[in-house]
Amino acid sequence: MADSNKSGFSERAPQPPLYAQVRNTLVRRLVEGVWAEGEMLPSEFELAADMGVSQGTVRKALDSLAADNLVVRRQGRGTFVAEHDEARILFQFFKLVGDSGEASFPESRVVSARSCTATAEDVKAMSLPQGTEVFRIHRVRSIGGRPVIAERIVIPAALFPGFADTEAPNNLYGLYARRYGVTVARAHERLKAVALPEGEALLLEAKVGTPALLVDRIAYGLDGSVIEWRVSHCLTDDLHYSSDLK
Amino acid sequence: MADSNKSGFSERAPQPPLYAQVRNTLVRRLVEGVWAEGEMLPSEFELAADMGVSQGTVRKALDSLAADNLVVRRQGRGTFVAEHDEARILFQFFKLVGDSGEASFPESRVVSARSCTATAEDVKAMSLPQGTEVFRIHRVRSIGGRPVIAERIVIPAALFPGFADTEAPNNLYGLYARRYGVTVARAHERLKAVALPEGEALLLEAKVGTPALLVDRIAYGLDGSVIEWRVSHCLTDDLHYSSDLK
DNA sequence: GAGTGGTCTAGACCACAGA
DNA sequence: CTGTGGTCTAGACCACTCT
Repeated sequence: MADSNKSGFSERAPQPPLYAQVRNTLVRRLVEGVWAEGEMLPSEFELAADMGVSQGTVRKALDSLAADNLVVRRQGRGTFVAEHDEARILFQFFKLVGDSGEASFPESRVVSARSCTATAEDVKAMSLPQGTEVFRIHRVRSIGGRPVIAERIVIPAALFPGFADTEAPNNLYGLYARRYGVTVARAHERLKAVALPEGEALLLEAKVGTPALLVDRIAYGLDGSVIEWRVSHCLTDDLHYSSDLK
Repeated sequence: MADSNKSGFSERAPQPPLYAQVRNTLVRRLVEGVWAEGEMLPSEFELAADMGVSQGTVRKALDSLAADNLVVRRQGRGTFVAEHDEARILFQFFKLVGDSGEASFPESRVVSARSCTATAEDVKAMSLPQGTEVFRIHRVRSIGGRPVIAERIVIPAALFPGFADTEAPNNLYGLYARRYGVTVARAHERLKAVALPEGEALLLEAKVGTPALLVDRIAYGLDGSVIEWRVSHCLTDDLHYSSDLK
């Protein structure tokens, strides 16, 4: 964050504003795991002194991190690394809610989980190098005892060493974060209406061809790398996907 | 924006921060149409002097308005009232994009448009008083000549006097804003996969029962009032609904 | 009471747009 | 050249939390 654009004559690359550089520095430290999940960051003044900028500039950087849900600020307490608890995941990444209004985290049952080589499809969807090792998980999620979501999940094995030996929990993103230091920061979903294919029909105890909501999600890490590919088929009789536009 | 919490003894209602009050004042002026769409607002210093606060406080309010797409800030030019042109609507409120990636605004054909009394369904969905007059528009939207979206739109007649005589354009929200001073600020959508009903099947030249994406949207104005209810059935063979989570 | 983030102010300088 | 928003700083005071 020291000096910068002095030079002698014309220079290109006007460089990003200070607060953006501070933000990037902080993101880098978050990625490196300098602070654990839920841990308090140094105060604004400490960070400012540390990086040789004013407290106001650090504040702007922290505000932007808070806006992206990477940290949580609590007045009178401090600034904390965001936690991937169920409540947060539910709010941030789980957009299927009951028609009556209330959201409920569905229970999960793993159908299969195995390690294998990425298919051509995986490579394309996740922008992986050919021949990458991946884990592939199939599971069924139920709400109120009724199976309504069939998920097919693919994750790069390199990011999750020994994942096969793990008992997959309900909240996968929490596991990614706590056990592997891999933080899902954002995701992109593509939705379609499709006829339920045979495999999913079996899992969901529904008829082949039933209209189902297909949710195709790519999840990205703090540094923008692809962490997970997840394709879900959902029966939306008593559910809907909730989306806010503004 | 003057004095406030002096009192003599204990008072409740800690009142919102100054910048929020400034924001509200500005929103109110926007609703009242003090500045036309696309018009430049007074400079930060003028507004600050006007309201008796510092320029930094006005800035924070304007930044928040810009974050909500209510104004557009252009360095060296000024701050302008957001325009509801096709590009903005496309980006902000139209989430259906071609599978190949490119978004394209579909052409529209109005099937019917008539004035009538709100049904029980309308009343419930839009929180209207019983017996409210509404306009009901049905239209079909096509991409590349192929009909893919059947829309059923309901708007309160009170907000749109003489709407029936109007030729409904492709970009309805632009018309709402320009002709009636009604600005759609945000919307909430509920998505489901359903079997295509008979009426929509006819309009979309598809078989009854084909899986279709049902999009149920409520659009809200600057002041939070309900402006429109729109239910769309979409054929998602070559389209998908794009959603960003973070 | 001490330490934290939240608000508000004031002023300096920069980058950009337009006359 | 002037006026605009964008960045950065510095300091004051408030509200909240915990000890």
